[in-house]
Amino acid sequence: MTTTATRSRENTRARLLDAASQLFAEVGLDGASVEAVCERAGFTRGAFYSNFESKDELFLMLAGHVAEQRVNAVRERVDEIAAEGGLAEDCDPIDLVQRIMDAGSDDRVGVMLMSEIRIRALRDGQFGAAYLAQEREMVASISAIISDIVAVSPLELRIPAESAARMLMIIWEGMTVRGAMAGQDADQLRHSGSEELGRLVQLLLAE
Amino acid sequence: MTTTATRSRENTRARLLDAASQLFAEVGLDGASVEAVCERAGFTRGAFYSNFESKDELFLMLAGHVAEQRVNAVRERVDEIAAEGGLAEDCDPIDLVQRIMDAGSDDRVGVMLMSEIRIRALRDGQFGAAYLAQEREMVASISAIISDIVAVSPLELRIPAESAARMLMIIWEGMTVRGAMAGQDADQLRHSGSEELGRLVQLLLAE
DNA sequence: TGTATCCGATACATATGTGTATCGTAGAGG
DNA sequence: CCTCTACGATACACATATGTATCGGATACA
Repeated sequence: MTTTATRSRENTRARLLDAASQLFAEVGLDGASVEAVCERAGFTRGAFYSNFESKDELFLMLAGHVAEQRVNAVRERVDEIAAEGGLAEDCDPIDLVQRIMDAGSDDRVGVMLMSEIRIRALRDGQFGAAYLAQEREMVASISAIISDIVAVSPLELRIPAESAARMLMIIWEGMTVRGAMAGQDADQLRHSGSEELGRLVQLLLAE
Repeated sequence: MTTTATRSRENTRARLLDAASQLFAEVGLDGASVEAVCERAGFTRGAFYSNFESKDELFLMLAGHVAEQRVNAVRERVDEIAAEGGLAEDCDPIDLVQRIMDAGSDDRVGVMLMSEIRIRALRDGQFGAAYLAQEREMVASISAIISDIVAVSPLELRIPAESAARMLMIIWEGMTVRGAMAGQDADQLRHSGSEELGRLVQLLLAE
């Protein structure tokens, strides 16, 4: 298998995965036929079955990629903030939290895709366990940076850091989902998510 | 149309709706065939199409019932608490909040059905608007009782009541969804939901 | 008891989706 | 320049779902 052939193959897979992520977000896993995925990617089903075993296999790969990407994005953002000395005593915790949550790149399609992934995690025990494991990693990262922030700050956490991280994540998720329902675009989603998030941060910290 | 005929017809509809709610929760709207719904209800598709126009129509009815029931349950619980004088100065706000949130009867199937309804609301603008409208009613009810509690209490709300109500609802939802993913039963769901909820209530109130 | 009516069962037509088997062709390698 | 391989297209077999049209029987009522 030559380099260009490989590259072409990888390109095909990437295009199929991308088309699938859009369609799964829009109409769900069941609602998106293999045919429709291929059509959007500019292929026929021959390409699909020569690259994936089934729609389920593709979905699992996609979910894995998305989860990995989200966890990494949060971790990177956390490291980035730590590196650039964002943890100064005078930093704005609300701003920091928003920057971290925003790492997930939650545009409209992203919110819908995550919702589809979550409902699948709800229906399939094994997949659900994997989802929760990934999420625990994310919570751990967020929790760690919260602890760091609080350590150098005159402020104090009023509940355990892990609990705070979970709350922030869930509130962010809930607000972006509702924003997407109301037809908001990416910027509006960020805004409505941030607003409630700011209030929560305010609650979490005590003098 | 005689009384018994009507009763029988209503019974059939109820059984179909009940079977549908289970199946929609377990495998989603798309994953549940009309045939499967009828089989679980003990009918054939003849009964279905003689009672409903299509699967979508049934789903809309079901979602309407569920939404109405939830809003009413919360309202009733709120009234009940108010009537039995639960709003004494020495009441435990954490306990009150838990009793209200618990009104939604969130067992495993209920959590999954609500998730299915939400994802549908996410994909269909009109349905989404209806969902958000119902939710606003619920938030208003919760918000009202929160205000009442705070009014007679020495404690004070640290953020607007409506915002607090929204947060409580979203955290409850997020925790029960994750509990259901982990395979928890109804009692465990209540427990894990309550735990984080208690912490949030604690945050919301200031001396 | 006869009859009309309504509801649920059955049968049918049609559509859509999946997966496999086969084919054609572009490009790598000798 | 020829051949061989691999990838994507095409064609086919099969399964499953929807919706409609028709049928049969139970029940209310005269």
